[in-house]
Amino acid sequence: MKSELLRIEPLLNAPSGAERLRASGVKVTGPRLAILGFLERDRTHPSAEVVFAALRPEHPSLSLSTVYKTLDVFIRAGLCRHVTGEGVLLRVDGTLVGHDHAFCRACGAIFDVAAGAVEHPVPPARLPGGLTVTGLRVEYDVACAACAPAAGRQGRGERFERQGAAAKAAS
Amino acid sequence: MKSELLRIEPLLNAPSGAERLRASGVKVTGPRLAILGFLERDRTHPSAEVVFAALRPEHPSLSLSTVYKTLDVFIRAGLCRHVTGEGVLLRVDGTLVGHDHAFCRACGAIFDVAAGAVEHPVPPARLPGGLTVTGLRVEYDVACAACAPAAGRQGRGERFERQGAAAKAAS
DNA sequence: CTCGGTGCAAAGAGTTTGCAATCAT
DNA sequence: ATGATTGCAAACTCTTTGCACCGAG
Repeated sequence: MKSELLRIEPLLNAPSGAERLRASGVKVTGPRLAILGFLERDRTHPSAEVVFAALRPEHPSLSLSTVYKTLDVFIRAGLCRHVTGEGVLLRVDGTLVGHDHAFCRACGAIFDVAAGAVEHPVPPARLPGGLTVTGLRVEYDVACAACAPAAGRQGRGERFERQGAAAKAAS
Repeated sequence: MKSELLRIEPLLNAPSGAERLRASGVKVTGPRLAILGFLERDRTHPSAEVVFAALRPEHPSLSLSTVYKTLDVFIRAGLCRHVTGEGVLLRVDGTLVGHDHAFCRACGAIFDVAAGAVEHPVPPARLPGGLTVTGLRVEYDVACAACAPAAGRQGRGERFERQGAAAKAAS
């Protein structure tokens, strides 16, 4: 049995990365521990590229394709969630507790919004057209602190900016 | 003045494509009329590629890059809206009246949901973190009629499928 | 020992851009 | 006439895939 292993778990109030992986039926490896650890720290809904860049210094052998593959594994295993950002197909959310997302229209950043900010409507179980409802999401369009000043002269019809706009924040 | 032009407008209860374009301050051209017309007919939130493929037979000279550029112009002009789909960055919604969207997790299809299906919460004007709220969206995760049967044995952790899954519906 | 995971390189899809010819106003 | 728009081709970015090697269980 695994009693020896199990005995040490109660010592930690939060499960270790390895434990979380095992509990999700995912094989424990170096890259996976590194990526999971990063997702536990990073609350900015990073893209695969961002995860890769952040981990590269500590894990020089890590490859971008491993990041993609691993994030896919994590999403399937329920260890993180897929969030579609602006200009990028794969962004992940390491926070599994209920919360909403706010999207800055100008720079594409994604922010967490505490679940209690507004009361979620209760969706009907089915919608017209044969749709079975499995979830309901509330999303906010926002101007973030960095973009709000510049967004003053925005006309109608917001545009979806890609990397370029995000770079603006960095400059 | 444009009085001659204006005089014919009351004859049509719905504005023509050319009128809509002019009213939005957009120059009237063949490709633009074709694309706008298609968006008025198509309620499936097509991608640029889909618009292009649909219009190609009637407009052999149309190019995909013109579709991209034109959709961008339309979005900026407020003639249609940008909806982020699965596996595709640019999908547009030609329906401007208020409605919500339902996303089929399995095949990536996007459906319109009448605005009255649930009551929208009223968002606060600002959210913690210096976010100025400009809008609130309600989105549904659903299993569509075609995917619901197959989705029965879905475990936890939904995966984001790309083109492949959509092809399944066609087969 | 065995199977799954990793890393590399190359392919693929979707989107954007530069430029010359064309068209709307 | 003038500036915007189009279409083509090439460039780019993000993402996926094939395959040989390596490592966890």
